[in-house]
Amino acid sequence: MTIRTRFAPSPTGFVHVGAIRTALFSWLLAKKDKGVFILRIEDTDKVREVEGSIQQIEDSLRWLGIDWQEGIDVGGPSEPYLQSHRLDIYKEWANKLIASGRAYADPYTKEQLESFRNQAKANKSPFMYRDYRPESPPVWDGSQPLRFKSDPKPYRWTDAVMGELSTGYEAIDDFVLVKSDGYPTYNFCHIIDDKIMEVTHVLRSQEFIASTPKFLNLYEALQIERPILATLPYVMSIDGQKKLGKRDGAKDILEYKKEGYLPEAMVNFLATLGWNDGTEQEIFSVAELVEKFSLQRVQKSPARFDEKRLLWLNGQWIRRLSINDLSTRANDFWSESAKNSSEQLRQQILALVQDRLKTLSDLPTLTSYFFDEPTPDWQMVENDKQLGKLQPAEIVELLKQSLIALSESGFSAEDLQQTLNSLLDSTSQKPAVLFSIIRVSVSWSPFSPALNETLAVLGQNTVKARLNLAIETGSQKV
RNA sequence: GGUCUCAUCGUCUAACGGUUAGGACACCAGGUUCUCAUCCUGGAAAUCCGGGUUCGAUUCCCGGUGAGAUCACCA
Repeated sequence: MTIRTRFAPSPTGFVHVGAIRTALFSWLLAKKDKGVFILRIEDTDKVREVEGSIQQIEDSLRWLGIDWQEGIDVGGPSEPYLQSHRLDIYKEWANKLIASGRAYADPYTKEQLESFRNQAKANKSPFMYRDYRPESPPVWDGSQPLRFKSDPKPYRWTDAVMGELSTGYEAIDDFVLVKSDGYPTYNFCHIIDDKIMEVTHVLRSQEFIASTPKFLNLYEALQIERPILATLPYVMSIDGQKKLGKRDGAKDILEYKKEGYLPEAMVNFLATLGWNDGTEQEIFSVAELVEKFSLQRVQKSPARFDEKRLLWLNGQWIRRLSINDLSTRANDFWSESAKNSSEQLRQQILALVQDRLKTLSDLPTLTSYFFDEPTPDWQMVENDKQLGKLQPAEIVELLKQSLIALSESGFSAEDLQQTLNSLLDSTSQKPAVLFSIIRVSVSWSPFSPALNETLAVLGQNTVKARLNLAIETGSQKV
């Protein structure tokens, strides 16, 4: 039997990076086995539902290349994949539990429940609903919550990641199966759906360990064989010691797309957050991950979301792109004037700045002077360690000589390097001085790619015009 | 408070019970005709504490400590 996994988010807002990692691991596990990855939407909490979430979930997964073979949108043998459309199924299973005496209507009001809780609190003992289990509950008419009649006992089970886990009977209580609004709870319906959808491996984050005994108890009552359980360690917040959650800085995964991160980098990063293949390899393609992933090598301890590492990986992946590919991906990030320029020019520039990009959104600031005329700022010259020592007159003289030499240059990158080298000879200047002054004069930017290549892409006319402007404004300083 | 989980450089991590405890990010220094970046070289940096078991413990066991999670008509 092949592996079948699922990602089952609730549509309560954007998908954050921690949740996506769970999806990614589930997907990798299924892909490795040429199995099936299911996307199911758990929309049983109508109060918290946020409109547009489902679209956002799909967009997030698609951006990373995580595809689903069954689920919303694509359908499949266990349709529908939206839990709110499966209420009849849950009701059927609920009735089975009632018939077998394992579920009963909760007769208490919320106020009564609250007072039970306070009582327990006053006694400094944990609140257990089962301590207040009604002796002769009313017939369930759907208006009361339906509760599970639990059979508390200690459990010991094997988790594919954490190994042997155990809990005492305190972990099991009479939890709600169906809410008074008619919707089932997660605790109940995920078990039914996983069974019907023949899910073989359930991967979820560590916070579910505490409720696993409840599930085990329910599996028994329903006579459902449980799938393999795998608990993933938390993704911790960037700065703190908390599990990463929306409240403390977990970002929408699509935020990273907007910020110019590559999906390859994000997948690489998330996959190696709590997993490694045991070698010293750091960069993994999706294909390699699919091939190498295994639950046995998933870490038990939580991992912090280190954005610096993500940034480094992004740079690594940007450098691995062909210029054509990079160009396609960069489309949304160019400045307006860059967008109006030719594709050819943009590609030439990309070739120069590829090594300098950490994210695609660095593009506009890194390349502005190629597309827009920069404003001379002599403060830059004065603040420069080398140039600051020179008199304005000397600088203007150097610029004039440079203008003459460059006017006669062939303007290929190679020609320009020769021109610049002979200019070093004729002016008896160090590169630190001569190259700096030319670079600043044509870019008015704190940094740029290699001078000869920058000049070549700018073109002879632009270079001459900018040098002239620099000479003009520089002369006023003399 | 009850229950549960985890513990190697600042961070992510590697190490059949035998290693000078390895790699990567970040940081620092040097190199690559100017800057920024890439790339290369080098540097500093860790086994939470205490007991066992063992010839030998980062590794196995126990106890602390620390951190985190969970105790909903949320998922």
